[in-house]
Amino acid sequence: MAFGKGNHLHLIDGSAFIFRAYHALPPLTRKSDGLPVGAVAGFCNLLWGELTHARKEAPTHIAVIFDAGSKTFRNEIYPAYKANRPELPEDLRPQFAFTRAATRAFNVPCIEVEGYEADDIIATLSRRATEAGGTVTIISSDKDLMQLVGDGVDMLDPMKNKRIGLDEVFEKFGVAPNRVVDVQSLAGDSVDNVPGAPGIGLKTAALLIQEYGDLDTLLARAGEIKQPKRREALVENAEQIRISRRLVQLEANMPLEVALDTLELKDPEPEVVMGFLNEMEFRTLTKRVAERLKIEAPTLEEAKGMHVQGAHEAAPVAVQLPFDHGAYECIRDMAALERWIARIDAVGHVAVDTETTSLDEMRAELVGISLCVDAGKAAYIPLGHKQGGGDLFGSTALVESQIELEAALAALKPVLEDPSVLKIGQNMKYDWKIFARHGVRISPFDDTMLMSYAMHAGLNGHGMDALSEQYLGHPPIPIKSLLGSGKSQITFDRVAIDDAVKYAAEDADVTLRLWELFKPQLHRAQVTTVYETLERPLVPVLAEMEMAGIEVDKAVLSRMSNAFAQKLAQYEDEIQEIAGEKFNVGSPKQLGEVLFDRMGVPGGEKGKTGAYATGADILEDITTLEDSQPKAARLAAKVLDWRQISKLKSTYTDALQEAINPETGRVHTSYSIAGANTGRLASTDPNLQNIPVRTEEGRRIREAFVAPKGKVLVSLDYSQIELRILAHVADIPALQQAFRDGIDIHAMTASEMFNVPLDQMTSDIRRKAKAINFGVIYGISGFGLARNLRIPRAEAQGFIDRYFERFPGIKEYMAETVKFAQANGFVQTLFGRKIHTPEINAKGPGAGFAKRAAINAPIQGTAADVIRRAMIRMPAAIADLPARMLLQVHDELLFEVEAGAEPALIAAAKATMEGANLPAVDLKVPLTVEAGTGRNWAEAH
DNA sequence: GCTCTCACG
DNA sequence: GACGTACGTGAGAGCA
Repeated sequence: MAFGKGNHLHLIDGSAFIFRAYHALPPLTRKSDGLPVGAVAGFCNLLWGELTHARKEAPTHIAVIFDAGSKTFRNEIYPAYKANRPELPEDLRPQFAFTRAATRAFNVPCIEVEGYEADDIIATLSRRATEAGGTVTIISSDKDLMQLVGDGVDMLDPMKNKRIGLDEVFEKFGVAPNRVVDVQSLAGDSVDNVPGAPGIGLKTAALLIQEYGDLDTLLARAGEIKQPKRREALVENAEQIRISRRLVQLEANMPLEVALDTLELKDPEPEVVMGFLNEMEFRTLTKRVAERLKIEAPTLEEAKGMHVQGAHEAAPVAVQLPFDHGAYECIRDMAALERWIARIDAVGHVAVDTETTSLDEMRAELVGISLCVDAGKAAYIPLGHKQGGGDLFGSTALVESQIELEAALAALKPVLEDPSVLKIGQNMKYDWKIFARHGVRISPFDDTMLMSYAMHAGLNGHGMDALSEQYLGHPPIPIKSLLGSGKSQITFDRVAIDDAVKYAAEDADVTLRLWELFKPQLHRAQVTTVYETLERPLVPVLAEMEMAGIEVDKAVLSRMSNAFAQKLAQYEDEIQEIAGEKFNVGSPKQLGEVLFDRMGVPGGEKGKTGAYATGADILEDITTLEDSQPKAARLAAKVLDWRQISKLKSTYTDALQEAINPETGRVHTSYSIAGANTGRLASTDPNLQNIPVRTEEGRRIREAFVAPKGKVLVSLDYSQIELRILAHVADIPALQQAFRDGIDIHAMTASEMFNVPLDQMTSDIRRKAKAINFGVIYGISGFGLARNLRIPRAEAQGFIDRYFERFPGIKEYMAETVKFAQANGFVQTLFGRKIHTPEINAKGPGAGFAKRAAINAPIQGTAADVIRRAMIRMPAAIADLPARMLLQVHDELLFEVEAGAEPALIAAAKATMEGANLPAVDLKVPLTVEAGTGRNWAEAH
């Protein structure tokens, strides 16, 4: 059938896929011979994703388009075109041929034409397809293709899974797609070496085209332009601009002997695609494709016809079985449970997962346990399922034929605590706590979430659904499908047991399969030590801290809430009085309209949603307008006060009261180990790492965090740990010496930079130096420092230049770190933790973010590693003391200790913290810890 | 569910 | 000279 109406053609920009794959992945090589295959692997994954992605408009036709070589007809027009492209990485070039082979192996047509760019082919095919009455989606984010959008053609950014239509093109270029070429011709392109008009950027080009309609008109009337610079740029470079147009205009009429109907979407031939994937030795993808095609994956050995070396290799390589929910067992009696326990003992490992009534482990009730020993064979033990249905009062009757909870736990306890049986979990801290509340302490264990985190921090999330989808190609049953959502949501104990079996057993099955996949990868990624010393041992430590919780005095919070409520009401009256109208003070949108539209404050800036920005810094600027805008200045000041109190009330004094556990009378946070990419912990439900401290009023909230009677709180915090680490990694002798001498580091920096002797230091100079010291840790920029210090940008840049002059090692460190990230796709802490930086080689503003993050990550991450090591050693260090560790706030540990024992605790904990880097890493600066004690957190800190 | 704002290190 | 800018988090409120 001929291509025509109703047909939808996907054109994949193959070259972009290759580069994206190359930069996003670590440099993988084929195991048998070391051939670099990282980009091929990534390419195959992306292509497979495109072929299987469940999108609304599935294509009927598809092709992957490549560049044939570097020379095209454009080089004859302009020899310098694309001449400043960096050399291809050595390990990428040999992979090109394989990406073509991969495309064909997936049974997708693969098109390239000598002398033309992939973009021209895409333009030509798009034109033919739309002329034939069909529609086209171009899978690419390349701005050079945006000129093709419209009239049945759109684009899809595969990275962000975002459609690029008329609106997005307009957003990018400021003109409609049919004028994009005009804008590009004027603005030029430094990446492709398109000259354009000197001094004209995208913004100006868009303005000019908007005003004159199109490029020819603009060039003809260039003499009328008012701004002399622009006028000259256009008049004097008219020819260069016309050449630029020929470079950026895609050739939609090139000779191309491809009939559209030959691009029809076809299933891959199983033998062909399996043969290719096996040859490449892509195990995971082989399994995923096999599962999808409903065939058995051949083993690596069979496919390669390799010599079988021994009995172990002769066994099939973990053939990915399809997920079969019907095959899961429901364990209803002790005899069945005993059979499972015997099997676990024999194998030596088991994946375990618990089902409960709540995500809050301290309130959750155990409903069931799932187990998996072999992939595909999993079981669920229902223990606490209750009768569902129409009982208005919530029936508490247990469903029949469930093993009694205590009996099941008693039977499982020996296995779960058996040192020779490895328990495998996904986010084991959760299950660990559930079991601990029933007197079972799981040990030893592995955690697939933490394995993923150790290997891939910065690349993807580490939740089970994401991991299963990504690595097993299998989306697990969504919990929502069992529990519903919103008001009608039920708890797991009301789920029908038949449904629960499928869901719960699948979780254990997925976890086991992930573990089988990750275990060997951990070693290859060289993060086994990180996983075994920084991630896994933290689980029981954090679990104990979370279960301990911290006592919070509800009465104190309640009193504060009431006082705040009164203040807020008063502020609201005053604010509306000044404004002369009633409005919602808590609505930034309404506030912006009041200030900038009705009161006429100049300089309001609207964000992308069209609302005025009204952040604290902007309101503070308005408060200084006492002369020109006295009313607005008063209003802004009041709103700032209102905001502060409102924040304290809603986020802290109100929410914390709710967070007090009625059974323990304490607040139990939850730490996510794999939340922050740098290795930091994150505290949630509630977040106890952002309790106010910077303002006097806020700090009083800490008075509600108290020690029980007869005990006191002790806070120990690392002094300037990130700056010390910077001094070490960037190797700055002057800073190292200052830390060894124990002098004020910010004052010392100021003295060096501004040539002021230490004894004549002013607080203002010191403040500036402090801002610069922190700025360096964050990947400083003149703009950022200027904004932070509220000084002119040139002055800020001057400070930075002087800083780099005095401490040249810092600049070198920053450059080297960025270079390392660009070459490797990740950066590392002193303890070997890897933080991936997939955006580091992107073009556009994303790269700027990625660079600063890359500079910061080793510093922040090393500090995080240090305190993790201290925490892991802490239970042993204070085992003999009547004390326990309660909270961690990045560089601070908070303890509860019996009154009188605080000197002993401080001595032990301080020594543990100050020596936490040893023996793994010897620092050229000392780590020092400061201690405080008190009845509440405000006093102790 | 997204955006804005703001609390912490 | 264009671009957009400090790093890392979590939570509550408004709004569509």
